[in-house]
Amino acid sequence: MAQLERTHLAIVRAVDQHGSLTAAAEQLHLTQSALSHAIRKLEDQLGVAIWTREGRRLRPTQAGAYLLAVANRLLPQLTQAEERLRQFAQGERGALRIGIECHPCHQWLLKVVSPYLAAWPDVDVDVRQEFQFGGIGALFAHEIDLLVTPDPLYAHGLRFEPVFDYEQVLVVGAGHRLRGLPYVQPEHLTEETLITYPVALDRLDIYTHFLLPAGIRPKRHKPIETTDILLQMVASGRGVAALPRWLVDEQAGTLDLGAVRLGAQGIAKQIFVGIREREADIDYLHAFVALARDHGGGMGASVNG
Amino acid sequence: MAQLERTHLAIVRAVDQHGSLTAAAEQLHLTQSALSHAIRKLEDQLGVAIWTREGRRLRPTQAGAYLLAVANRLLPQLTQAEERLRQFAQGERGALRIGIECHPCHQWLLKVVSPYLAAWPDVDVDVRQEFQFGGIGALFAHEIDLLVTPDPLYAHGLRFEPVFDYEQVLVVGAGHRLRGLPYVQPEHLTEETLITYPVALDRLDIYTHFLLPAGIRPKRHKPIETTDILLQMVASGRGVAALPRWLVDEQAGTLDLGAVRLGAQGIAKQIFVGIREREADIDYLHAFVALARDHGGGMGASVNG
DNA sequence: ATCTTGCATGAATATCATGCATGGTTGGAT
DNA sequence: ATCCAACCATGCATGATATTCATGCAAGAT
Repeated sequence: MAQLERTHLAIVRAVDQHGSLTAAAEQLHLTQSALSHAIRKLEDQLGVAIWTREGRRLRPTQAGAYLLAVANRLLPQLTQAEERLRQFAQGERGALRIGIECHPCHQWLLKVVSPYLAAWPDVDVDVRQEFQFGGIGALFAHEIDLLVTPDPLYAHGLRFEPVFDYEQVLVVGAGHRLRGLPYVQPEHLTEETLITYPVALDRLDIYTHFLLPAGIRPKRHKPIETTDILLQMVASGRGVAALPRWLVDEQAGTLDLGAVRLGAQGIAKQIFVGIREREADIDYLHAFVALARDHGGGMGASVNG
Repeated sequence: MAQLERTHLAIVRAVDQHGSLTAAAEQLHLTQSALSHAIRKLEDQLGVAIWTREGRRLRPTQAGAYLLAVANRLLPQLTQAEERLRQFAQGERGALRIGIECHPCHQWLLKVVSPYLAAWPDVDVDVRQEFQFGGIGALFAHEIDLLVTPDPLYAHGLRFEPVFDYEQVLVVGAGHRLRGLPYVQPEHLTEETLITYPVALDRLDIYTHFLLPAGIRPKRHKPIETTDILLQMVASGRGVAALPRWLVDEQAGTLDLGAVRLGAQGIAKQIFVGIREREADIDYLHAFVALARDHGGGMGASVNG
């Protein structure tokens, strides 16, 4: 039962580099005798000579030359593997699979990921949106490592943290009749076309928190996939939409849009990031949460502020 | 001082394959405890968890998944390396670098190499013809492993063996005036065109053993590279040449050639193969010499026979 | 010749991996 | 609910084995 061990590869390479067992031994912090014994044993087990002893010189046999080639090929891979593992250890390296469950989350995420990528170049960031058993399920099933969601669920083993407060407002175009009002009532929308992302109604805050409680429906409801187009349509007066206020503010220079509070109290929203509790102290995960919190603080707007 | 050893790779892979430490231990002919200790130590040294212990299940961490990938990549290479080394050991595998120093050697070699390749598929055969310090030097310098030569040199550490006897004869074309003579004298060639390989005169037997001792030179001397063309020219009466008799015999069906003995005694030649003495019992080398000997015996022609 | 350098080897030793015994936890079966 | 079986972790003992030490031998170098 021959076993080609890492030591053997190291010895062969060191001897090749330094020309002698003695010199090689020094590099490996061993004695010449140790190397001699080690190779001797390997030779016995494999039944093949690694070197021919010519006087006091070691000449590699064909087998030895082959073994050297193997060593030069494999040893770097082993050391690199160790290096990477150590990076995993310190949380310098890893794969951060982020799951998002809402469209505003996506918009916000874009702003956070960019500085994160710069700060953690060895972390592979991956963003996913579709989950068979929902975001929480994906977190439990290790499909993702971090969940961005407006609906935290304080389950055992998970840890959620709010990272971003914002107000969901009604967005209207230039010269819209509702623009400039202190706030709108549900009734104001009975004659409007409401543009939303194409998701179930119960996942749209304007329905769950505003329209449905009042038993009101807009005149028309139009789903649009992308935020850009959605904003364009609102700006051109084709309809109104419910979006985070900061998203509207960002477009101030580009599009002529107005933001109107939804109801007297407004709709206050929070985005949370959730992670598995046991992974809370992984550096690159922790760093993301911290970065997210900082970023959120700067943009967040209190409804009552 | 972390050391990623072969065992660790084996353990990680076995656990992945069998799902549990216990099952993996069985495959590796070790106890569950041994694996647990081994991985534990690696984890401590690297500072990274390979698996997370969830209940009685081991779930690979990202580091563990990476390590598994490394194991799946490297372990086969290690076992294959062992396999190859064992082949070297039994002499099943190797590189046989053959050196040749003479044109007849080359012709003869072609006949031997072909069956050899079939018998030793794992041996790389390489034929070389140019040597800075001559064939013997190349053998000493390990440039080649086997030398085919008509001029053996019984130096210390080398072993030569005759493998092929032949007679060097004068080859003449159809209807040539010398054809049918029992033998030719040097004087017969004073009016002939002598065709030879393009090498120094002192490496041509017809000069060293026949013409020069008699102080005779042919009318013309024409060098030709390849045996095929050379024979064509002789057959068409453009000149005469000195070649092994068996080479002429081989062409009997194709070309109309005649062979005439050079001098009353003829020129007897021998081809030898030489190897380094210490490598005499390497299977694939030994086999070549044996095969060469058998092949030579069948074709050899005694000058006096 | 003599000295130096380098490898091999046998015996002594130190190290380290392995096994044993055991306890804790979990998930499933009764 | 309870028990059982499966599985992993761990402290300790021990045996295997890698390493060293001391030495001899051979071959270049001076």
